[in-house]
Amino acid sequence: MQKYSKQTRLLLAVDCIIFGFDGEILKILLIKRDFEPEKGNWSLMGGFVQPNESVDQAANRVLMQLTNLQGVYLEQLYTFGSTKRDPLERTVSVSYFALIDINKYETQLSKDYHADWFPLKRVPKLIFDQQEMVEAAKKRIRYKAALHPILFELLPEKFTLPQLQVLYENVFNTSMDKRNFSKRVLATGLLIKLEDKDKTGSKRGAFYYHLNKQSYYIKFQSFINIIPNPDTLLF
Amino acid sequence: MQKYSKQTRLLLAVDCIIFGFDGEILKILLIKRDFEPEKGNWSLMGGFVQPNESVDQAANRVLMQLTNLQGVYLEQLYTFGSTKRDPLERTVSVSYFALIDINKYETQLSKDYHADWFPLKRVPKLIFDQQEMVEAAKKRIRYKAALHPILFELLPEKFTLPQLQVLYENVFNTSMDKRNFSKRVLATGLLIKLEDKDKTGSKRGAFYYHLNKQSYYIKFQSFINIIPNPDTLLF
DNA sequence: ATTTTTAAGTGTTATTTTAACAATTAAAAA
DNA sequence: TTTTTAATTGTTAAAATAACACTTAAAAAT
Repeated sequence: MQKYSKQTRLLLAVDCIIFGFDGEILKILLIKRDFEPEKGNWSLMGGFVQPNESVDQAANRVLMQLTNLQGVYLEQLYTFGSTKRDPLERTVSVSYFALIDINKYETQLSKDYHADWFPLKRVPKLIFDQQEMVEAAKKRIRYKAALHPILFELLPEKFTLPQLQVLYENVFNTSMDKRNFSKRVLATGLLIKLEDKDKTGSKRGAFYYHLNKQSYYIKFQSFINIIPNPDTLLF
Repeated sequence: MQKYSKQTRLLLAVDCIIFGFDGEILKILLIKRDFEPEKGNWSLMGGFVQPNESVDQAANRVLMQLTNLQGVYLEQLYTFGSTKRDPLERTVSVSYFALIDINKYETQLSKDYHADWFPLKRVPKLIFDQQEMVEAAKKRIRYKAALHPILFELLPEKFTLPQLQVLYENVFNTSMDKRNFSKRVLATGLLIKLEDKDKTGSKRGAFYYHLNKQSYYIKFQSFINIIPNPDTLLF
């Protein structure tokens, strides 16, 4: 089925930067590459785009292979297309980033893929130009999270305000005033307070909240101001 | 040079959404496609990625072919990868958007490529999924312009505040108070007032300004608030 | 039983930012 | 000299933001 007969065809890959939050710090999921070149080295989860699937489907497939999770937040990040990025053969890669609830991730899968979670500040050396991909993903997640409520995708169904604040502080590498933070967050109208508490973090316990899915979908595209001074923090 | 021997290779293309501003409205530059399929129909300027060039280089090449302009603002937009987007053969396309000073565009080139400028509100039917690309570009340019001073790329070296305001009003499809607009714009510190005036628009004439390149590069990544209520306007 | 400890939860205020609003002026044309 | 037209400029009320500290719930320690 080659109709544009004089054109050269290339390999096309997808790579996923998979973020998770363990309650303390933001991490990404890496695997040990199981084929040459760079076999045995740390790598993003990726794969080649197949003839019968869209690029988005390829990203979803690859994400699914490693996490076995449905309905994960997955967004196209950037297409990396320099000629020498894969030394073996010219390959263009479309990168995606995913935000998953780390609690839903089954540890068994890590064994199958020799995968592991790495704190963003201690990412090992990665193959090819994947370091650049991770940097782009970090930048994008900040950018997006400054404007849209995507970070909830990293939390379990039920979460507390202190947990949410730690997440924001982590992503923006800053510390925030808890009074102002709670006002901003609650002012979005995205949260519903539950009656039970999380007692693991303190004696008093912190009330659980969950997302108001309705408001979430409606307001997702609106700019949400949870971050103070976003311009000073973003770059 | 096929080393990942079992993988399928695909055609990879780039497509450029080229924006220009004529002082009144925002336009995009389209060409009449000169090969099959869809020969003779309106299309974005595009081309296949060649083996010896990066994807970015391909986009630049294609942009250069049509505009003969150097140093144009060009940014990767999104990669379109559905399986059936090109009916003749599976082709993934990386879209880019460019912002050019329409005055620098030589009309002669339009003849060579049977190209023409179309107001954004009167874009003709486009081939394949290019309508989607244009929509994505419109969305992105708004998003980006709400936060970063990219719209200056559409203006000539010297421009007046009323011209700039018309451009912003056009991009955001709104009208703004000129007192507040000028305050916001001048508060960015990006503009330098010149001594001469543009007399074409009014009897009194409006002072020319030009970009302070230093501040521009420094502040480019900062959030710039020129748009009032960006959240209500963006989507 | 009482006290201590620890993190959760909550309000006020000064400052800054934003948005709404109209009169004056420069310069050509009449 | 007057008229016309668009450019230029400032004030103020309202809203948003950022800075700041005490009270409370509940377990742990005494």
